[in-house]
Amino acid sequence: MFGESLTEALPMLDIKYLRDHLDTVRENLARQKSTADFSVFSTLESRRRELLGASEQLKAEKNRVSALIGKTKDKSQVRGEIERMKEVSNEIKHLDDDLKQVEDELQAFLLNLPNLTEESCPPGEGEADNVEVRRWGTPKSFDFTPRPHWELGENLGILDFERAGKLTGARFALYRGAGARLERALINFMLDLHTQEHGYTEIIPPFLVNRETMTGTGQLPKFEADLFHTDDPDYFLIPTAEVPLTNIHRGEILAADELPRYFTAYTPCFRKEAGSYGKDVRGLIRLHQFNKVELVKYCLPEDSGTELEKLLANAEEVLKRLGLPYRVMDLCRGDIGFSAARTFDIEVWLPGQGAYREISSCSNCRDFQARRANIRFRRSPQEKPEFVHALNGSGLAVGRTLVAVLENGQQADGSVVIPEALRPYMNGMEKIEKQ
RNA sequence: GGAGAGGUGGCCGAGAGGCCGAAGGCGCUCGCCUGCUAAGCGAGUGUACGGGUAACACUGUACCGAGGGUUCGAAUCCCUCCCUCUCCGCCA
Repeated sequence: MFGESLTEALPMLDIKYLRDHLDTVRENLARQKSTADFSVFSTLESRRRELLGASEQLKAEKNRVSALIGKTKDKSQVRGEIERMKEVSNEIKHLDDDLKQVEDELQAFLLNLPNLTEESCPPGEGEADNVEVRRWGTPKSFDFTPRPHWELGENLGILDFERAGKLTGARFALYRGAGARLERALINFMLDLHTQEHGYTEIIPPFLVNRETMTGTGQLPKFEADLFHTDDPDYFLIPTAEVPLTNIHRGEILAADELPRYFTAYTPCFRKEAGSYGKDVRGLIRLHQFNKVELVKYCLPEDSGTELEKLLANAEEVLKRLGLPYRVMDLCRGDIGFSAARTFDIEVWLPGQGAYREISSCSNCRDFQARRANIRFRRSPQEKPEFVHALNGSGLAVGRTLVAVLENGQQADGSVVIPEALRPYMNGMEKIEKQ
């Protein structure tokens, strides 16, 4: 229905902007981990313009002469023109073939460039350079050694990694009884909060999406290896609900009064976690399939900064209500993801690990995804369309929240006290005990 | 999965090789008119990329589901794919 082909998709960075501000872009990207070679870009771009100009000139000629031929009743008078146009058509074909090749290369280059990061981002190369902006809550002190959630969960009979491994393989989990109920309670609690108090519209999107959708948010073409894929048809399992939610209005032009739009969705998420061998091999922290409640916004360009703060606050509210201590990290340039211009992570306190661990990532992608997915708006009916700004954040990763509930609520006897906010969703249950 | 019918502008809907970026209607925008948020009248009304301008004007190219082909010339003909609808089968 909105069937734009992949090659027509707009580049992630404005090609004109790139042409005119090559040094700014190069400098910005150099501060991240990008190794893009901009000399190819300049070569390809000037070649493209050359070919395009030549082709369009010939097409103008062809259109003009063909119209003339059409008006001439006696075709014998235009024999020569017809013959000449055969050659012109041929030339056009060759030019267009070359042009197509150049454009494909240019497109591939552009689609593999990450977003520019905001000037206000902390400098740095990786996780160690992220800046803590605030803490909430005080980690509880235990008069016993707090256990990791996998121990608690297995002892309580609510988590079963062994059998999940039998059913599928490593990095899958099976929840049982109160464990399954707790996961479901968390999902409902989060969705109710965001829809009833934070103004989000709940969505249940497809969990399988096509290539265009994956390209729109930036997973493709660069990160195909991280995605689960189906061969027939050519679909991908979503690694986050951000993908379908942000693509909802792909190829559309919205009215300004439709903005901002807030979407939330619970979905399972599927990730190959390639290259993470040996990391977080136990428990629920890093799985091939996990549950997440996602928050996505479209807004006016001038509002995306404050919208990010609000979105972050919406995610933090979940932890506040559950009484789980956390801190907020301002990600440095080198640690920010491919599509984001600015990112704040929320890290929850996990007593079993004695560390803060990521439970949410909230990003402002500005017009990067809107450009790739061609999502625009019009300020008024007579004005030109502009790209929206798109934001996303976890609100929250459900499995990791369950980990935090277990580890923070654990008692000396191995039972777990359920946070009060969750009890209405647990049929009043106050404590999980061995089943 | 089998059989058939279709996909045209924001929407409805004509067009069946050249005069078609595309009739007509609806909607929308601007103006007029009418002493009551109705009706009427007139004009305008897609997107992208390029040239041009102080800015308009103007102008070139492309786009009638997508991709390829035939032709001097394709919304119109041919091929492939996608999607929608109807009937049958199957199923939650």
